[in-house]
Amino acid sequence: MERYNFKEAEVKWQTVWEERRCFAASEDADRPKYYVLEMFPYPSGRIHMGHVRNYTLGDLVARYKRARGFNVLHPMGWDAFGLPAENAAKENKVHPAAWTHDNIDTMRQQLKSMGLSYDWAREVTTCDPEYYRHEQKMFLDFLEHGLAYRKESWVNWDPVEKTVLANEQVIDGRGWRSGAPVEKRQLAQWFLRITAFADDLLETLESLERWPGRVRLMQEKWIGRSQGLRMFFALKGRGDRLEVYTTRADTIFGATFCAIAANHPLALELAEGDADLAAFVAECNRLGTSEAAIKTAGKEGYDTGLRALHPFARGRELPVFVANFVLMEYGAGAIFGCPAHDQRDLEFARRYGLDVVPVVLPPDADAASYAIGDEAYLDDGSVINSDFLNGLSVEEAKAEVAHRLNAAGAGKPAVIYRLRDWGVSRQRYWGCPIPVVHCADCGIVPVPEADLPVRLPGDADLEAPGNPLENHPTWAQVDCPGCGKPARRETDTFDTFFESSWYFARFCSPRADTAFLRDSVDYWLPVDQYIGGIEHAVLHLLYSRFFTRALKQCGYLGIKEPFAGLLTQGMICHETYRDADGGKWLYPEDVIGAQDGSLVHATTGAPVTVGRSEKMSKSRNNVVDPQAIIDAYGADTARLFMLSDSPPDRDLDWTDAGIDGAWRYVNRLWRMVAEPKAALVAVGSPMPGDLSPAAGTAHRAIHKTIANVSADLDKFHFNKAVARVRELTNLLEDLDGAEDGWVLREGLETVARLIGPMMPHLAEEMWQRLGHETLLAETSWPEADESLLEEDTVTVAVQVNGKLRGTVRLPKDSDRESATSAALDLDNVVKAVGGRPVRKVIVVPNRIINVVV
RNA sequence: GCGGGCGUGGCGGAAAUGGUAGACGCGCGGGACUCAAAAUCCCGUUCCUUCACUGGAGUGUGAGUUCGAGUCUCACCGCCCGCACCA
Repeated sequence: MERYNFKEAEVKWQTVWEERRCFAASEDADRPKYYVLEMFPYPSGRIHMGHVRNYTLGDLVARYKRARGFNVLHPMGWDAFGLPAENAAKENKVHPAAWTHDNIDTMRQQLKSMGLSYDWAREVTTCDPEYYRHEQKMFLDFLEHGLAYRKESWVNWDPVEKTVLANEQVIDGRGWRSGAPVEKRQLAQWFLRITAFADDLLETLESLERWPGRVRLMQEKWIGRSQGLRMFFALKGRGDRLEVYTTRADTIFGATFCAIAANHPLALELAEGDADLAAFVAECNRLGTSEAAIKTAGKEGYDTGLRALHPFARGRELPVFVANFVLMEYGAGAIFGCPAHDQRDLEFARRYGLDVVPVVLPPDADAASYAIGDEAYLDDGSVINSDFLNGLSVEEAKAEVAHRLNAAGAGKPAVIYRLRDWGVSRQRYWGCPIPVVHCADCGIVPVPEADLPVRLPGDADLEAPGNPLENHPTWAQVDCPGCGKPARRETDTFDTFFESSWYFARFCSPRADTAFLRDSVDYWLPVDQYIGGIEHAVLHLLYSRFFTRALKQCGYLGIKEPFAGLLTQGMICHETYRDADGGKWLYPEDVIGAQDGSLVHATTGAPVTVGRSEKMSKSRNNVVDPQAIIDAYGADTARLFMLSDSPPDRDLDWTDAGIDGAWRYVNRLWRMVAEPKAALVAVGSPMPGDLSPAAGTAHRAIHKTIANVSADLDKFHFNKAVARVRELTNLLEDLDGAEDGWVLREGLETVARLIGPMMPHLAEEMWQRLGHETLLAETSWPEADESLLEEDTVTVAVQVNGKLRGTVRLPKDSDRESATSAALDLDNVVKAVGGRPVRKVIVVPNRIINVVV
C-alpha cells in the first residue's frame, strides 16, 4: 500500500504557493479586507510549540477568510530587541546582532516549513534601523505633544555588575548572576503619559466586543479607576501636613494609625536623624521593585514617633508608621489605617498592638457586642462610633466626610488610577536608542529629524560591567544640536514593548519611508483578528492601545483601537518525568515504556516517576521540539494536533499518542482519495436525478457538515470543526456502492475544502488527485444547501419527574397535545407514572417533554 | 498579598438561550486480515448492578433556586496565569 509522502508534498505545495504569490496582499477597495495577525515572536533561537500553536491558529483564520472572499493581510516579523541577546553576548561572546539574525534565519526557515500563508514580502525586523528610526521620530512627536516626559524613578541596582536588573533577574532579593543583594536606586528616566488616556482606555474597553471578557476585566482592574478623597492630616509639632488618599473616608473615626511608604519624602527626611529608621528603609528597599515581592512580604512597620492629628476627634493622635506594604507609586504614598475595615490594616494593627475600632455595623449585628475577629468587615452597614456620622450608610458617610473636609480645606475629592505612566528607559545595549542629547547649557535637546536614525554602535563592550552605551568611548560624544557645544547622547534605550506597540501598523506599508502610509493604515487597520498568548493580556495589549491613541493625537492615523478582535490561546503542557530516587527532571526522549507498562529510563532502565502535565519549560525538561515532530510526521500532522481536542483558549496537553492519532488521520484521508472505495464520477459531473438512500443521507450529511464547520470556524471552535470533519469522514467510508460515486466525490471534495485551512498541503494534494487543475488555496469555501439542513422529524426526550424514561420520534413542530399523548403512550412512561395522577406536562417543542406526577 | 481564570469517563474534550451528559479523538478490551508482525479494518468501552432487559449513581466538595442544573446563586477545595525592567 502506498503511503502519503508528506516530505515531497509539503515542499511541492509550498513552492507552488510561493511561485504563484498566493498570499501577497495588496489594497483593493472592491473587496472587504481582513487583517489577521499573530503576535510576532522574539527570535530566541528555534521555534517552540507555543509558536506552532499560535501560528497554526492564525493561518487557519487567514486561509478560511481568504476562501470566504476576503482580501486578507497576514504578515510576519521579528520582535528582535531584548535582553536574551545581551545574555547570549555575555555567555557565548557573540554579538547581539549576529545572534539575533542567525536566530531569525533559523526560525524563518522553520516557519516556512509549516506552510503558513504569510506575505513574506512584508517581513519586518525591529532591530533594523529601517524599523526603529520611525519610533525615534514618534518619540520626538510624543515629546512635542507632551506625551513623553522625564522623572525620577526606582530601579533594581546590582552593585557588582553595576547594572539595572529586570524583576526576573532579581531572585530572593539578589542579582541572578552576581548573587549580590539588590539595592533600589533612583534614576531619571523617560515616561510616556499613558495616564492621560486612562479614562478613554477604560471606557472603550466596553466596545471591544470581540475581546475575551476576562482580558477586558483584567485591563479594567489594571487601570483601576477609583473615586476617593485626598485628605491632609496635621502633624503634631510640625508645620507641614501629611497627605493621604482613601476610598473609605466613611471609616475615618476607625482610624488608629497612619502609614507612609518607605521611600516617602517624609520617611527619607526622618531617616536622616534616625539610624534605626534608615536601616528599616534600607531593609524595605532590599525587596526590589516588584509589586508581588513587596506585597507578599510579611507586614512590617516602624513607628516614626510622629503623631498625626485626627481631623474630627479633637485630641486623638495617630502614630505615623513607615510600612513596607504602602506603595509610593499609588495615591499619595500614604494612608490612614482603619484596621476594622481593611484586611491589610487589620494584620498590621494586630502585629503592632494598635486599636481596632469597628465603625461600620453589619446589618444583622448587635451594636453593643459587635467586635472584629480575624477578618476585617468590608461590606455596607450603618456607621457607629463615629460622632456626627452615626446612623448613616457607608455612602452617606463618605459624602459627609468629603463635604466637611472640603469645607475645612483639609481634603478634596479625587479620582485616581492604579495605572502608572509607562517607564520606557532601559539601561541596556540591545534596544532602540532614545533620540535626545543632554547639553550642559540647553538641557535636553531632541535629535533633529534629519539626523535620525540614531544608530547603535557595532563595537560596544558587552562584557564590562555597566551600561555598554554609557561605557562606549566615543558613541555618546556629540555636538549639541542647539548650541553646537560638546554634549552627550542619551545612553538609555527603549523598553522593547515600544517596538511591539506599533508593528501592526508598520505591516500595512513595511517599506514606506515614513512609519506607515496613511492610505495603507486607513485601509488595513484595525487588525480584525489578533491572536496570541494570554500572558500579554495587560501590558502589551494596553501599551498598544495607548500607543495607537498617542499616534492618533500626533496625526499618524485615525483610529484609536488597534485590535478589533482578540483570541488568547492557552499554553502547551507536557507530562513531566523525574528520577524515582533523585528527583532529577528527565527529558521525554529518555523515557520509554517497559514491558510491564511502567516507564523507565531508556539507557539505564531505572524506574521513572511520572509527574502531572505542566507548561513546557526548559527548567522542567519537558519541552518537545516542534522541528522533530515536523520532520517525523510533517507540518499538517502537527497542525492538526494543535487544532484537535483542545479549544484554542485552553491549555493543550502534548501527548505522543495524540500526534500518532493525527498522523493516522492524515494517512486515512490520503488513502480515501488515492484509493477510493467506489469509482468516482468525472470532475464537474451533474448530480444524478435520484440518489440511493445511503447516498441521499450522505448528501445531507455533507451539507450539514459544511454548515456546522463554517459556524464552528466563525466561533473559533476549531476542535469541534475537526470533530465534525472526522464524523463526515467516518460516514463517507461506509459508502461503497457503485451508485454512490457522485456523492463520494462530493464528500471527498468537501472534506478537502474544509480541511484546507487546517492541513493545507494535504488538502492541495487531495484536490489535485481528485482531478482538479486549480489550486485549493485559490478555491472558494463550499456553500451549504439550506434546503438539506432541516429535518422533518425530531427525537424528543421524555422525562417523568425530571428523569429520562424514553424518547419519541415526532414530526417537527408537533403541537402540544399530540406530543403529550405520544409521550404518555410510551411503555416506560406508563410504568414510571405507575397510575399516579399527572399533575402537569411541560412541553418544550422539539426538545423535551416532562411529565410531572 | 492583589487581580483574572479553570475544574465533565482511564485521558484530551462535546453538550446555543437551563431541556436526552459524554459528540469526536486517545487509550483499553475483543475480533478480522497475516506463517508472524507492522499497518489497516470491524465491534465494544462513564461507574455500580444484571447473562440480558432493567434499575441506580454521576459533571471538584457542600448547600440553594427550578418541573428540570455541567450550565444560575452562595460557601468551600484544588490548580493555573498576571503584577508594571522576560517577551
